[in-house]
Amino acid sequence: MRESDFDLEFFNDNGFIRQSCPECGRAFWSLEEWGTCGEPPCDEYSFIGDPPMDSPMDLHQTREAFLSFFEENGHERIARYPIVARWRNDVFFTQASIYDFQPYVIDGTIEPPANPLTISQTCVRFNDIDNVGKTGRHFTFFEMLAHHVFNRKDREEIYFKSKTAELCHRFFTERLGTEPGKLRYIEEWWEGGGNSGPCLEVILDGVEVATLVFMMYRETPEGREMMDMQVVDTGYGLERICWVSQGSSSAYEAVFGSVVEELKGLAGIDYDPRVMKEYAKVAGMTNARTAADIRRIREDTAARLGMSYDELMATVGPLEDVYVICDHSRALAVMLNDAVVPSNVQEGYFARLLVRRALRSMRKLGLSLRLSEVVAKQVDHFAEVIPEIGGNREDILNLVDVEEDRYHDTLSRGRQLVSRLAKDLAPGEGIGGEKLIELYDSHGLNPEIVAEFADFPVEIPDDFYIQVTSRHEAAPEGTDETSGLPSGLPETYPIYYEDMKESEFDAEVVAAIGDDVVLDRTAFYPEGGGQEWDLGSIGGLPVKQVVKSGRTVFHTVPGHSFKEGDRVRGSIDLGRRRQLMSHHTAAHVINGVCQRMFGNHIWQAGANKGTESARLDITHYENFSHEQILMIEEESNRAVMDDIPTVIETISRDEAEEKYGFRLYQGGAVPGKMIRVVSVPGVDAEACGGLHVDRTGKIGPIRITRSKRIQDGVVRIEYVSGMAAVKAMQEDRDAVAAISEELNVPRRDVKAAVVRTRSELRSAQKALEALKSEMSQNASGDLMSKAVDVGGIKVVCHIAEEGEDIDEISKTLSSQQGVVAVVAKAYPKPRVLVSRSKDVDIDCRELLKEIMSVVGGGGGGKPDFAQGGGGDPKSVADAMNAVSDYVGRISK
RNA sequence: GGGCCAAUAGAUCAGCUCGGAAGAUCGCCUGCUUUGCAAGCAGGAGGGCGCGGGUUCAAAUCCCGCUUGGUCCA
Repeated sequence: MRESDFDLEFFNDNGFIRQSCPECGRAFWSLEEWGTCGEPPCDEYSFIGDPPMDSPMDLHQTREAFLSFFEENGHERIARYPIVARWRNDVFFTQASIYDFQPYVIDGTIEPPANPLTISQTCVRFNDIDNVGKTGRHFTFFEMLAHHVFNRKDREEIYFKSKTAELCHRFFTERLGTEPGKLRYIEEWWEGGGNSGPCLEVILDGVEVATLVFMMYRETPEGREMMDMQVVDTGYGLERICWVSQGSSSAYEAVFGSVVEELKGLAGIDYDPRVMKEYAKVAGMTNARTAADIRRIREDTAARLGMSYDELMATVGPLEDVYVICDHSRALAVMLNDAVVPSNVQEGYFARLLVRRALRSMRKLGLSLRLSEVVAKQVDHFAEVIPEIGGNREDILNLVDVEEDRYHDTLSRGRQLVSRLAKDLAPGEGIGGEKLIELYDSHGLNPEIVAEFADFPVEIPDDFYIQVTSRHEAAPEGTDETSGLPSGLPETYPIYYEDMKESEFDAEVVAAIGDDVVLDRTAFYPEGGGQEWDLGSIGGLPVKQVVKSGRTVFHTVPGHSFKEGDRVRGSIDLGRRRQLMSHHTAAHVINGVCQRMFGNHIWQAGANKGTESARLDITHYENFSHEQILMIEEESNRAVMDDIPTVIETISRDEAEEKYGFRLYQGGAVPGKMIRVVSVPGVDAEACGGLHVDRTGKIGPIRITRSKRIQDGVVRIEYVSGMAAVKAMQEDRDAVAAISEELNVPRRDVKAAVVRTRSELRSAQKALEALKSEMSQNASGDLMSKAVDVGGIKVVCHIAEEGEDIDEISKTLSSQQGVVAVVAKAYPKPRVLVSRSKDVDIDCRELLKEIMSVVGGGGGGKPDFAQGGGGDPKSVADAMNAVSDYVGRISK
């Protein structure tokens, strides 16, 4: 960072003074002379109760003031991007407006939708979630107001640092009526996502209202390089500005206005706004990171107000819960609208986290509402700025209800778990650290809930959550797999996009690497979009595999001897192609049908289309019932019978997004400026590189073979279509025919016959068991008559034949009086059971040990029953002959 | 994507530390008692211990892999 980075014309020409903060040492610019930089902890909030703007604005007014100001100043207003960053695969959520343009706009691949532009981007961030509700200014969901400029090296500069600062300054002073001298611009350096550049933090009355970033450099291992694109990346906090304009005691009061009031009413909270005002000031000074930080904020606030810590918490605690509920319900409304399905993995987990935290706060307040009722208020509040959210209302609220029910299930499981814990505790004994961490980490029960459920002492360590975090430290990174295919080869012209029914083609070999052949043009569809590659032959040799790397197609032709420049004839297996196309178009149809049937949260999570069968994974909160599967099947086949012509067009990314929205990216991020869009009008439209039939009628019959929940929040639909569906139907028919023939019953009675046969089998097995048991009884009767008397003990020895149940015999013998029974079998492996009546005082283990010392092998057991085995089968008889002697010896 | 916990009768769970003939409670069935109900008494049925390997004479129990569910973290 150099001083010259901030030597802006706008500052110099307008009398700004460069000053240095004695507290933090940072340089800043302002029209007025200030002692310090103005940002906490060097200064504290001074706008509370004394807003530095013309008039208080609500959230919508603030947003509109910003966007219209920048529109009037030559910027085009563009619509927000979804909160789930599906056009990127490196992050889950949109965390800043610049995310919308990474990576393809920033790297110059595609044009920005407008330039310069202004936007209010919905964002979520979870790193400060613990501060939400407590600091007065942290949110999980927020809107970032921004104006962006993308200056390309090869074009005239639109504007950069000086004009950015000027526009910012004019927005606050001209549009909002802020006194010019109040604004301070702190010099800072910004780094993120491999880029960097100078930035200005804009401070007003103690709060950072905007950051103006000038993205200019790329950080590489070799050092810092100038980028080809110089980007104005600004971020104005919508909630912050709204708050400052109202001068209310916390940002939550300003942002959530009516919802806060309603919840306060329902929870019966009555409080002194003075408390929250001081609290916000102190909180603003501290960067709360741990429970201890939060505690310090509270202690300082209490001291300032001359109240005790407990008194303060009695006032502030319930309010904090109200704020948490407001924040989380708002974040949920937008996340669920943008098709996040709550689950235990990936982006879904964050939705679950919000639901559970919100419910915990509602529980603390004793609110008897359902969370969906609060979310409904947020949906309604956003209806005027997020056009589609009204239409998704029902879907959103349903997802919240499902998730709330899940949490109640977790709690009731937890309640049982905790009460079972009590069994192992001594009276007065409690649980602490380790056990609490396990309950939280493995069972989702936070210590407060455990304490509530427990009727024994629960000791919660101060650093509880730190201990939990330390359990999750440092998992090794997975290795990136590289394709291993050479790059830099010429593009292959795709004949398959031109004419999908062309099976024969002539081409020239442009490269031959090992078994791989690259042609100048090909009709072979390479693997892509979950669709398997085409098979066929090149120059009469079979093609094993076809893959694409960049824009080059590699054909694996084992044993070929082609050279660069050879003319070859290629031929593809059109039957296979046809089946793959049927499965692929069917996937789009099923996906579209499910979206319409179950709601906007249905999204493709993966797909695979082979020749035998295909599957489509979609986001949904529970597995489908049999009835639902029938419905999906019927609707999908209806779309087939409607024989809708499919439309395939290659259009610019901006136009495609404009026309079809972000639903396009069902298959994930798609690179490039031009996008191939496959649409089945009225059913589905997706960015897709696959091959499709030209009318839905050509898909043929669609059969859903089964559905399966493959992970929380994702359901796999397995299906077949076209000839594969016909084959599957034939197989089913044959299977039923085979069963009906085997059981000799007509088709319609097959099920009843199977049920009957099974139950007959079962009772036959039972009868057999009873019979065996009876035989054992009889056998033991015979054996008793042959018992040898040793010192008053009846000793019974028996070597069982094949088919005799030695366990049963042994048990029967020793259930009589004064008996020691040794029952053995020799083959295939020796096994010896020694048992005795309760009234005999002999240790069976000792007797067994004697026997096994002859047989070899080992054994053990309890005094009244011991068993062993192994050793030499031939010696069993010898050992058994000596049993009486052993008994005589032991019983002495 | 990673960590942790769990899977035993129709349901809820014990048993696993330390390997040795599978248990409790509720529910179910039969009979008795009661005007009837709730209940009480007596008896009974119900289990491939998630799946697959391994160790062992012997595995619900120990080891490895998988499946399913739960949960925390990114």
